[in-house]
Amino acid sequence: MDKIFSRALAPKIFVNREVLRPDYIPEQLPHREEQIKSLGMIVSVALQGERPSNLFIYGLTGTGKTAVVKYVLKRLSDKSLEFNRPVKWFYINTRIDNTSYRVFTRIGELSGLKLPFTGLSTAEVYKRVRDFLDSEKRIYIVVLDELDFLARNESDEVLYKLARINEDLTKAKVGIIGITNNIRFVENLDARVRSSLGEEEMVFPPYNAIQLEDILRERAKLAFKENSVSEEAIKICAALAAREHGDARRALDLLRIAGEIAEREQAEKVLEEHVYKAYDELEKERVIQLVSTLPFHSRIVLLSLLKMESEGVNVTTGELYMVYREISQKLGIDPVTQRRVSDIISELEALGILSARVVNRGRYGKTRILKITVNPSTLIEIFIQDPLIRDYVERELENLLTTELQDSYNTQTIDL
DNA sequence: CTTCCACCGGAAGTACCGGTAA
DNA sequence: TTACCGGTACTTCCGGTGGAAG
Repeated sequence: MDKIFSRALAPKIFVNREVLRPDYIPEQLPHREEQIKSLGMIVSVALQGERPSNLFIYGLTGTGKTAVVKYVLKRLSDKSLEFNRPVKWFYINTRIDNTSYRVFTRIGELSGLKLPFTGLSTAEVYKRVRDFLDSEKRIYIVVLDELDFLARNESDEVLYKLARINEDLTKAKVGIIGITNNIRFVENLDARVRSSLGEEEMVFPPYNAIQLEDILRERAKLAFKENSVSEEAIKICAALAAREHGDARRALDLLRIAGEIAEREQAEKVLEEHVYKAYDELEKERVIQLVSTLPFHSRIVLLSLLKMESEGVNVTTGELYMVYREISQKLGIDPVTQRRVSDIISELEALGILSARVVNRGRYGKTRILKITVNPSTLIEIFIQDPLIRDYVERELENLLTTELQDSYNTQTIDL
């Protein structure tokens, strides 16, 4: 124990792992200069006592939307204090505060208003918050992050009320910034809301591998001891994350986990191998998450494919369906139709669990050739947990339960 | 050039479930 | 408490298709 604890007290690699966490806002945001500038221009009018234009921000996960907004608004409010032109901003994540009631209570809470957490109607909460905000001449900026997590009618209600709140205010003014991952989100928004909130728009493009490298290097300086991350490790983190739509959050996760693995192994340095291990770990988590929420028949389809692959053949839809029926019968379940299985295959493909390549074999028809693209041993682990499937797996797939497959599926090295 | 395989994938409809408004 | 709504999982029916074989 003593050894373990003293090791924890004297970490060999990390200085501060917090800077690799997704909610950390760094002092530098590489490759977002442009967005910072235009957001800065939009909100700067607040310093003159004007309401900034309402704004919608789009961009995939890990493109720095939240970071840029927090970064700019933090500096704005600092500046406003300096010049005694009070600007206050509220950050609200609608994944957590996912009803209009909670959004308004949160605004109240953040502005220092005491509210009973229950017993009031939404309208009453709105009224109290509004009056409280209006008690002073001030500019407020409300940031609503992950808007797509609000239910459709909820988002209409919140945004509509917020958009019109200025009509009821005499002293204060409120500007709104809405952030969403989903470009289509705005399409199915109430038309009135859309027009009043979409005064300005910004799009955050994904990062490419080189930009990700810069971001990682910047953070690695703060997170790790000097010279304890190899250049290759960073490059691979960036390349792996760039491969999936340039998600900086993912790149940072990879680097953090790789660091933790390196630390656990008591290595001197974070190396390529640690990144690959981290990748496998994250990938495994993802697969478990995905497969465990899959509908029952989808799992059986996957199980069928697994069985066939273990027998080593090119699997087509038709053959898969045969095996699927066979397994269903053994398990005593009603099979679904081939049409449905065809859709299930497409769904699994979209989730990245398998690949389906359409081939034309002329006289012998047109079909899809199926391949599992995740580690089969992870799948088996999951299937073993399922009481209905478990027996079957133990009986029919015992050859897969051995370790022979385990290592043959490691991440293929990527070409830098 | 035609045929024809083994599917693909669109359209429309049913059954069921969980959540919400009345 | 109940009627209603929207989403998901699934059917049934069927027209469409690229290219090897004839």
